[in-house]
This record gives sequence, structure tokens and C-alpha cells, in this order.
Amino acid sequence: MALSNSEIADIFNQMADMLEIKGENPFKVRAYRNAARTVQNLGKSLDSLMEEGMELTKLPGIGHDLAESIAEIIETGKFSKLEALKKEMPEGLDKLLSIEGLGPKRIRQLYDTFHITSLEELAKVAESGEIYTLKGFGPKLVEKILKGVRLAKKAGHRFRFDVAKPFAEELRSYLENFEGVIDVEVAGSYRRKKETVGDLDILVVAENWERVVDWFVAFEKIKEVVSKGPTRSTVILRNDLQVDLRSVAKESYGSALHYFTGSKAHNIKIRKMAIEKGWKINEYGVFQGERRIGGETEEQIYRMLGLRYIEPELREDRGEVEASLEGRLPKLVTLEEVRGDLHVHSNWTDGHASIREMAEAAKAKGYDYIAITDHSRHLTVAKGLDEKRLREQMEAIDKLNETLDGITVLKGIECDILEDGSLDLPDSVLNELDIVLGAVHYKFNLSKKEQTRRIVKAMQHPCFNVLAHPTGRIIGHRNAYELDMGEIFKACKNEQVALEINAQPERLDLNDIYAKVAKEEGIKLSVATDAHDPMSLDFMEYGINQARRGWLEKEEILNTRTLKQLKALLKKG
DNA sequence: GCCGTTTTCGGCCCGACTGTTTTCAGTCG
Repeated sequence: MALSNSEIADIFNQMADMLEIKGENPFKVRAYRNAARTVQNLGKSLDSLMEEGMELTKLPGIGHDLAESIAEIIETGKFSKLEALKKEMPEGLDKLLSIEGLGPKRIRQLYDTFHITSLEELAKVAESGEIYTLKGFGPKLVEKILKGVRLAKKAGHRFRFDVAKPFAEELRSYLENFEGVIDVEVAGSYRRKKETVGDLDILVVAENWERVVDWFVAFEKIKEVVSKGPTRSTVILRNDLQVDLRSVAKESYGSALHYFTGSKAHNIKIRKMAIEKGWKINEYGVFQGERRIGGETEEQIYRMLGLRYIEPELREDRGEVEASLEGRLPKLVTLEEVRGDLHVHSNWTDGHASIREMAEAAKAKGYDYIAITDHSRHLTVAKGLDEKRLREQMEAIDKLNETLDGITVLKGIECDILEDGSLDLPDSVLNELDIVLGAVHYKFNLSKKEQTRRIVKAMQHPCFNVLAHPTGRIIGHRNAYELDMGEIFKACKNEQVALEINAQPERLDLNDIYAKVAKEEGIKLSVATDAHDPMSLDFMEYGINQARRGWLEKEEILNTRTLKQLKALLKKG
């Protein structure tokens, strides 16, 4: 069985960790990490790329050796170089890297001296005091390590964007309204609208930093003040979200914002371009020798490098710099361009509001249309509709439309894709609907081949319009089901099926990477909320964030169209 | 281990902070 891209990326990351602890050439370590990132960012599985006979060395950061390594991993499921390293050094050492304050050098020291390979052994040596015999280990560090061991289970935890957002925005206005504060921006992955954020990086331009920091650490939702320094202060909020506040000089604002917005890979690329011009970019500005020649705004930095401005959502080193150079950056879709919502539930099944209430809430948002897409009969827990009740609902919608002004309700269904790939309702009724979403709600654990065959077969049904939450993943809870995405994309093209970006913040499915591939393949997308109540129509924002991260433009999204255009697009053939 | 219009060797982003030192290594973002 071929390994997935993320499994291969994990292998390379583990390889990098082990090499680092071994003390290998740091650039070799970096090469493995770069390769892991490249693999993770691919929209197509490596095994299918190999099957197609693609030269893997064409991928950035993959050279002769790594291409062979990938081939070996795909063929055998194992990586002999990693296996060999594990014989030299026990597995588990790389887990210690997650402890704050412990890096490769100190882990090596601990292993060489005490043969420490686990958190338990580490705690023992730290508590007994033996650890102090090592050079460079003082009381503060040891305390930090012990704390890290206790927190190890939580390590690596990231917060969903929607969870972090209220804290970010509350802090933003809390700081903005303090006297002497000139500029506030929440940078980092939050500004890039990533689906999860590790922490919040807030930049502040202020006349009196000391007083701003005092104000900051007095914020009521803070659990712990970690540090309070002359340029930076770190706190932990009650929900364990870490917030870094950074003082920035006015003239450095652009370069600081760029630096702290990231991503790291994007920044490295930009800095390399500066080097080629004989400049240096850091968080304080653009420099020629000692002389500052720019950095007040991000726009200026990009302009100096001969680049068009790159939106934060694109800054992942997924081709945006090249696209910018060549003047082919996408004009990213905006929330304002959305004219309707194509995945909405009502209290006919598991929704909490009537169709009218949903329609009026949508109208209040300025939409022209919504599609009511309740569940089909197989989903009994949600009171799924059988043909009879669906026909009743269709009639009710027709009547409702006669009384509604300024918004149209489309008749739809979120139809279960059964295990054999057939749809959960008869053709006779599906034919009469305005829109048919197909979705998988059970049997998530079929083999890749079976699951792909199941979904492709369903998509071949002539009424099938949109594949809803295509991969089934739930952020932090459930992985995507095994699926050959190449085959799914192919079927989308052949059958004129659109893919959904489900805007539920725990789904955001398709993800950004697949959304970009879908775009490149010429596939249409529907950004839809799957709302079960009027408030959830606001989730559209998260779906649009993901669409923007997937490089999508207005034209590629069904629900930016007028009702007339949309209806034409939904009619196949 | 990758990469290349200064190309097959010799570079590889850049700086701050912390804790430990007494001038700096290690870690982090």
C-alpha cells in the first residue's frame, strides 16, 4: 500500500529530527524539511505522480537522492536511511524536541550522558538533580524542561481560526483604543487566514511602549504573563492560546509586518531575492550595506523587488512569488462577491430554523438566493427526507417563493452517497430539483480504491451537481477518508461536477491545497456554509478565507454568479 | 541534500532572547 503525502512528509521530518540530533550538517537537515514541506503542499499524491511517470526532481527541493528516496518509500513503505539511523540512535529522541528549551544539542547531551530516550527518563534525571552536571543546564532551564514535560501532551496544539478570532479581534480593539497607540495588526498565520493558528503575533506601533505593555498584560483573559521585555511581551490566555506583542518602529512597520506575517518559506524566498540585488531584508527594513533603503510598507518592499503585492493568504511559497513576477497573480474572491449559499439546512431535517427564517436571514446578508439542501432518508438520525417528504418540501418552497421578495429559494438535497455509489433517492425526484449535493456520511473507512470508486460512481449520476465536504475531514478530530483525489478531479471534469468548500470552521473541506489544484484543473467550486441555523450563514467568511488561500477568483465560484447564470451552470449537458 | 545565466563547488535567511556564562551556545520564530 502506497503511503500518503503526509505520511511521506512525516518520514522526512522525522529524518530531519534524527539527523539534527545526530549533529549532521544543518543544511542537510534543512533539505529534508524543505522536501517534507514540498510533499505536504502537493495537491496530487506522489504515488499517482510516479505512476504518471513524472520526474520528481522537477519538484522544488527534490533532487536526485530525495527522488530515489521517495520511490523507495512508495515501493516498500519504508525508508532505509531512517531505519539505519534508528539503529544508531533509538526512536523517541525526536519526541523530546517538542519540549520547549530542548533542541538537538541538548538532547544529544542528555542521550550521551544519561541515555535518555523518553519523557519519563528526562523527568527523573531533572528531578534528581543529576541533570545539573551537564554544562549549560542551570535551574531556570531545568524548571522550563520540567514544565515542558508536564505540557508535552498539549504540545503542538493549534487553535482553529474561528476559536482564535474572537480573542484576536478583542485584543486588537483593546490595544487600538489605548492612547498613544498608532497602529495595531495581528500578523502570523492569523493574518494569512490559515485554518488553524499556533499563536497570535500582534504588532504595535506606539509612542510609549512601556505603558502599552502594562495595558496589554492587564487584559482580563490572560492566565499567565510569560515575559515582559523592551521589544516583546508574551502572555498565555485562559484557553492556553499564546499571544506575543511586539513593539515596532514606524519606519520598520512594513518589514516587520511582512516578517511576522510569514510564512517562513515565503519570507526566505523574498530575502533571497533581496540578496540577489545586493540588499538585505530583516524585520527592520530593507538595507543596502548599513543604509536603510526601504521597509515602511509591505507594498514598497514588494515593489522594490519588482513584484506585485502578494496578499497574505497566498504567502506560503506555493508559486505566488513566481506568479507575482510574471504578473499572473489571481484576483482573489471577496466575501462581498458572494451572492448566495448553496448548502443550507432547515428544520425539515436537523436544522433549527424554518426555510423562511433561513431565507430571510440570507436576504438580510444581501444574498440573491439560497439552496435548501436537507438530508436524504439514509441519514435517519437527522430525520432525512424520503421522496414523499422531499416532494412536500419542494411544494412548500414553491409556495414560499411566491411570498418572498428579493430572494429566491432553490430546491435541493444533500443526498447520501450509499456504499455502492448509488444515490439515496430515486432519479424521478432528483430530476426535479434545482441542485443536488452528494455527500458521504457513513462508511468512512473503505479502502482508497473502494471509496474512490464509490464517489466517482455517484458523481456519474446525471443529476449530481456538487460533491459536498469532499474529503470528510474534521480539523483535529478526523482525517480525510482514503481517496484518490486525482480520480475525483478527473471525474469532476468529465461529469461537470463542482467541488464544495464547506465553510464550517471545523471542516473547511476542500482544504486550500486541493482548492488550488481544482482551480488549475478548471473545476468549479461552491463555497457554502452547511448552515443549520441563521447565524451559521456567517461561516461564509471562513469558506472564503479558504478559497482565497486556494488562489480562487470570483469566476471559479458558483455562488458568485447571478441566479440566472447559476441555473444555467447547474443544468448539465 | 539541494541548487546553478558568477553552475559541478560552495554556498544555503536572519535576528532576538534566554540562561548561562564572563563572551556565547542553543533555541526559537
